[in-house]
Formats: sequence, C-alpha cells, structure tokens
Amino acid sequence: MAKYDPSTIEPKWQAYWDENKTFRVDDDTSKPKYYCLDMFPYPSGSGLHVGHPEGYTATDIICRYKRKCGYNVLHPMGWDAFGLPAEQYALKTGTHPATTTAKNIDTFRRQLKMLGFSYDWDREVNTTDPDYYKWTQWIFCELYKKGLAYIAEVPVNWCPELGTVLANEEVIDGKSERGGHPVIRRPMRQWMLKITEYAERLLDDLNLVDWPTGTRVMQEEWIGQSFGAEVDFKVNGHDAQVTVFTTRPDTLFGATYMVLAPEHHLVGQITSDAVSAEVGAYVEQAARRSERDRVQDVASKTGVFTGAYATNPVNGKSIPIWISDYVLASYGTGAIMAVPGHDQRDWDFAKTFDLPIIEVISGGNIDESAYSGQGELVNSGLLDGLSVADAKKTIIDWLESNQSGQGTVNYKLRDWLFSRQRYWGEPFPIIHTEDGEIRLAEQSELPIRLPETENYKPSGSGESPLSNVSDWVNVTLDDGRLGRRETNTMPQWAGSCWYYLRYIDPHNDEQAWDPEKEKYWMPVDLYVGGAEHAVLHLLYARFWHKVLYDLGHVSTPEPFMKLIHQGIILGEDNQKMSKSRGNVINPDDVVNEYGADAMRLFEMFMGPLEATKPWKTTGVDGVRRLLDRIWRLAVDPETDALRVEDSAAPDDIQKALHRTIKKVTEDIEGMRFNTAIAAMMELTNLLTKSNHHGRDALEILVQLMAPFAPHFSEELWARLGHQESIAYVKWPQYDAALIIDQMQTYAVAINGKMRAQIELPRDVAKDDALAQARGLENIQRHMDGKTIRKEIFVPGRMINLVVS
RNA sequence: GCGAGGAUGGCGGAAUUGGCAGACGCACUGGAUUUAGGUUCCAGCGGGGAAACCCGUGGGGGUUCGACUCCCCCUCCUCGUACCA
Repeated sequence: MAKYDPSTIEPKWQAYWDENKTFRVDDDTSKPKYYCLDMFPYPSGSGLHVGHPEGYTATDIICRYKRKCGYNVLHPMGWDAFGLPAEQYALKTGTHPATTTAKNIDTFRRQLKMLGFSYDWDREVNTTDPDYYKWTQWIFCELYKKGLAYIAEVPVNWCPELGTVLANEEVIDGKSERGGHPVIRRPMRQWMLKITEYAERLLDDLNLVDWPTGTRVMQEEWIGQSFGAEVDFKVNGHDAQVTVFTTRPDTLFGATYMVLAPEHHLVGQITSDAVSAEVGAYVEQAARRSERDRVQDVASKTGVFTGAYATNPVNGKSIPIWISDYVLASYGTGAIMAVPGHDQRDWDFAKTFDLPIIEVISGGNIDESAYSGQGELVNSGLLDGLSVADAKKTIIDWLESNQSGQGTVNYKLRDWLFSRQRYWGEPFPIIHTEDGEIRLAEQSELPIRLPETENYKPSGSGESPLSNVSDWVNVTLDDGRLGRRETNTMPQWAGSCWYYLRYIDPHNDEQAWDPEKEKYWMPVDLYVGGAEHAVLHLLYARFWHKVLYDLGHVSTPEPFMKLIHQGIILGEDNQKMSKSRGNVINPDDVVNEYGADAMRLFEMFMGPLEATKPWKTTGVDGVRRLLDRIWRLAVDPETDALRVEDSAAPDDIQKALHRTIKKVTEDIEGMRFNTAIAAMMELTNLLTKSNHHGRDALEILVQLMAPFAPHFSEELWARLGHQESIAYVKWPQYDAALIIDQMQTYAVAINGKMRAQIELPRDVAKDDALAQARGLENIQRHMDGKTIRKEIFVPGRMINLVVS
C-alpha cells in the first residue's frame, strides 16, 4: 500500500479497538471523570443518515481529546427501540417487532462502527430488552408509590385509523403526524404522571444547567408559570360558584362578564331552559373540534350566553356568564372573568356580542382596543389611585380576608399522558383485580414481559393489542383472586427518560444502577442531540431525574449539565433531506468513496456544529486531500517507506506548530471543529510547501488529527514506530514562548484607511513606532500638505494617523 | 402575534470580540509534471480600474480615530410557539 487507503486501514483499526477493548471504561475513581452522552437513536429501517454522525462525530472528538488529557471518559451508545414503526411493519408483514428491531439495530451498530466512534460497546443498552425495561418498570413503580402516577378519564386524541391515542405533539392540524389520519377527541381511561407537581422545580433548576438559551426559553414557556389569583364568583340563584384564574386581579372591578369553557362542569347546571338547546349545540360543536383546531382561528370569537349571572365578590355586581371556546378547559380553572377594557381577547369578544367595556386602568383608549399597560386604577373602589402592582397586592389581601379567593401560581404545563394503546412498548407492572384493586408488581416479579403474539392489531375499542392475548392478560393472584393485567403500554419517552443512568451500570441485575457508580459518573458533562427534543424528551427526563433524586436514587438535581444541539444537515439542493426529494446522502456511500475519517472531517468542516448547513459531496474532496497530503508528508507514495527525518524544525515551522497546538486545543474545547480543521490544513500546507518531514512536527500533527481522523492517525502513529495505540497518548502541549513573534506586522492607516504595512519589534515604544510609520513612503504621500490631528497606536496591531 | 437565531465572494464558511474583511475549503482560471488522470505541485481568484486608487459584510441612520462587530429604525430568511386568562 503506497497511497493512503482508508478501505484497508479503517477496518484494521476498528478490529484492533474491538480486540483490545481500547475504549472499555472502568470505574476508576482515581481519575477525573468525563461523561459525554449522545442522544441515542431510534433504529429505523432506513439506517443512519448523515445527520446522525454529525453529533456523534462531535462527541467522539471531545471524548478522544479528553482521554488524551487524562480523563476517564464514559462514552456509551444504545437504542431507543420501542415505537410505532416496528409495530406497523409487523401489522403489514407479520414480522415480530423484536425481529425487525434487532435487524435495524444491527445495521445501526455496523454503521456506527464503520465510522470509528470510540464507544464502550460493552455498555450498549436497548430499551426493548427485558433486562432494560425491567428497570423502566421499576421506576414506574417508584413513581406510583410516590403518588405520581394515577388513572384518569381524559379526553384524548383518538385516531381510529391507527387504533391508538396520540399525544398532542403527534397531532398536526387535526391529523396524525404519522400517516395523516383524522383524529377526534374522546375520553379514555389513561395513566397520567404528575409532572405538574414538579413544575416549579423544573423551571427554577434551569438555572443550574448550561443549555442553549433557545432551549431554556422553550422549556420555560412550556412550563408557563404565571402569578395571579383565583377569585370565586357566586352564581345567582344556584348553589354553585365559579372560580376563575386571573393574572390581573387588579382589574376585578372591570369584569363585565364571565366565560366558561364549553366543557366546564357547571355548564349543564347553570344553563337556563330558554337557551339550553343553543348552549347544548355549541358544546357539542366545540367537542367535535380538537383543542388545536379551536385555537387556530384567533381572530373571530364565538360563544353563547348561558342565561345565568354571577356576582362579582368585590362590588356585588351581577354579570352574565357566557360559554366560549376561546376559554380552554385545561388551563387554569377553565373559566375566566372577562375584563374587556384590559384584555384584547375579552375586548374582541365584548365587541362581537356588544357587552359593556369599563376602564379600570388609566392610560389607554379602550374605545379602540384593550389597554394592557401600566397606569393608575380608576372606577375601582378601594383600588382607585393605586398602581397596577400595588392594586394586585391590595386586592389579593382583600380576597383572602373575605374568603373570596387567594393569590396563586398557575402553570401551562399539564400532567403527562403516559399510556399508549400499543403492543410495542413497556408493559405496565400493574394488575387490576376483579374487586377493583390496582395491584403493583413486586420488584421480584419484574420484568413483566411482553407476551409473544402474532396479533398486533389494535382491538379497535381503543385497548392495545395486548388485550387480544388473553392468557397473558388474565391472571390468578396468589390469594386466589382473579385479575387483568394493564393492557396499555408506556410511551416511547419512558425508556429514554433514564437510559443515561443505565449506561453507568448496564449489567447490574440487582438494581438499576449502583449508587456509588452513579455518584462518580453523574451528572452528564456534555449532552449532544437534536433540537427537536428541546422540550419533551429533555423535560420528561429531568422530571424523572428529580423524582429519583427525591427518592435518593441519584445524587444530582439535574441530569445534563451542558447541552448542545447539532444543526440539521440539508441536501445538496439546500432542502431538508428526504426520500421523496431524492436528496438523501447515505453514509455508507460516502465511506466507500472517501473513507470514514474523511466523512468525519467533512461533517465537522462544513461549518459550526449548531448551524443548519447543506451537504456538498465535492466538499469531501477537500478534507480527503488533507489526509492524502499529511500521509505523503510521512510516507513515500512510491516506496511506501517512511520518509521522516530527525532534523529539527526551523523557527517558522516550530512557531506554526505550537500555534496550531494552541488553536486546535482551544477550538476543541470550544467545539469549533471547523476552524480547528482549518488550522491543521494551514499547518499541512506549510509543511508541504517547506518540504519539511521532521519527526517532531509530524508526530504533533498526527496527534492533533487523532480525535478527528482516528484510523488514519493510529496507522501513521504505528508507522512512526509506536507500539501503543494513540488513543491514550498525552495530548501535545504548546510552548507559549515559541508562539510569540519578535517582529510584528503593523497596519498603518490614514484616517482609518490602510495605506502601508511596517515590521516593528514586539516591544517597540509608541513614539518610535509612530515616527517610523510617519516616515513610510506611501504614508508621506497621503499626509502631504495635511496636519496630523491625532495618532492612534494599538500595540501589536495597527497605527492610525488622523489628518486633515 | 410572540420567542430564539440568522443575513459576509459563484458556494460552505473565517475574522484573536471595536483594529489589515474574506482564514480554510469547494468551484473556477492559468502554468508545471504526466502516455493518461476525478493525480500531484505552483500561481491567481469580492466588484470596478492599466495604475494610483475607489467601492464593498441585507437596507437606512448613529457612536468612534477606526464598525461584519456596539446603539436605533427597517427588510428578508430559518426554527419554535400560538386565544394559557
């Protein structure tokens, strides 16, 4: 082999790493730890696309670098393998989802190994493995015992076509995200997790983590904390009261009507006979539309008067009670007091139905629009003359002392719908006994395995296919009672909520993980994955983690300290890659043509990690050329002999070498891989141009390349005469003294325009520098006949002469 | 609407955070080597201009000796979100 040939050296070194367990990690607590986590993939049937290796290459570079810096690095990989596609494939072909999943995982693993990622494969986890989901079930038991899991009849997104209930995020425009089938709302018995109980801490503890601001903001908005008050309005002529939530209790005197959500439990009770038909029709119509549909049309307001009135506790005034779908049943109390003077939605509604509008905050013009700014309270009795902030305090005190309400904090966050009507998910460790008890499995009974079956069809009633497997569903308890297993399964999020903990101790069959190991490895230092998980996965995982923290199972309040989202890689046509557009790049093809190291380099060279950027196959030529050139610096392409000399590097090369060490080190730390590669290209260009083959220079360059192009670097390192893998060879250090220039090039400008350059000693005195600059020929020419007004001297950089 | 991010050569992108705009790479052009090249090497490559110079980082204003960088206004793009009381 004369030329650089990735197709022979890459498999060679992958085999070497496998055989020597080069990247196996021990719990060596004498070394500082670094836990670097990739979001594990769903092993789809189509295999890896080029987007996956982007994040994985970035973390692999960090990990390989950290190892060389003496860290004990945990860098694992696994499979988030439950999910609908394998089940749908089973329906179509009869292939068991486990078979499909195993096959897909084999493809993914092969592709990841092909790219030379330094995972500790002994720690691979698979969410569908009973030895894994045993502990997912165990965590559910812990949640249940803590009172955080409950059953509720909740209106859910029922998709008849898929025979399953979908999460809100899986419904787009009233259609299922997968397949585009119609979705309707229907109440169903569901498992819920009380994530709302953790709302405040999930919000506050965002301060403990180093996350992208966009992601933090999204989580904050999703949690949606707002401060306000609950106010009780007595319904006239009924033994009932309507409690509303408002963030503007200061505007209580401006409430001119109330609105209940159509689903509000009091609607039936308070509606007067005269309008019951009309109200009934409106309620029915609202029920047919999904919540998402209902909020589509923000501009126009609809609603119906119930015929009932309520009394404003603060002034005893009677105000009409309406129903409208602009009030959401699932937020706050499902009822509002309407203050059209100071809330645009209420204003729009009041205008539509000709309801009175009263000004209670001065400063706006309520004839034109609602005024939501600051101002002085007016028409508000005891609040008159106060500021908005003071009025809020005063009225909350008044409400509390008059038993008419209290200050509260409200959240947009809702409890987590945690059951799916599917086969291919974790079974709940729950038996419903004939006498109505909900019996949780003992730990010794876990895992509750998925039964083998040929029938994956949804029962149609809404129950999962598991209900078809009667000898699994029906059980007799030790005490002789009969029972039915829970037939719902857990959502795909379940397994991904805690996989990072299982990596710590993946083969433990006594417990989910050893607390001592957890203390050493947690928290995750760096977590890299797609921005599409900014809210759901990351919020759910944080929730579980906090519960586990409260139960003493983990030692840190937050699981993921630093978070980075890799950008999306577009097709060469600047469009999102998709099969239908035919612009998908297959990593296998790229590796075949250019090699894995070139693929890795190019993924990093394209641009900043977090940016969205288009793929360009000819661009791979550039990084491949880098590898070829470095190769030729070390190996004679004619004879395949090493052509390294032991001669010392001249000063300019020495300087460039140490500058490159500095640059690459800092860029890796800052995850600026594109500029790190550019720096190595510059060094390579210099060595090539200088025809320099010094051992010192080459060894350093190979070391710097090692995290980026690991096979290539191992091969050259070995050829350079080293017996050991380069993986743990100490990262090169730069000598700061060698980087300093004794002479520096200054730009000399007149009125800010660069007119000349001058070489000056590093420690040149200002006056000296200015004098020399003034003497330059081109400077003289530009100053001719003008007076110097000001002289700027920036040490090491430039001189600016201001003339007129 | 709201929130976050962005706009720099033909293209992807750099710019030590206020100090020589366009590093590095792709594409392209010219030259050398080669029987040949999707090879290698050398040189060029923002626009205008023989040149001196002039213009140039989405647009407009401002601060400054000096602005891709800071401030104000506007346009467009991408992502997220959407009556949350």
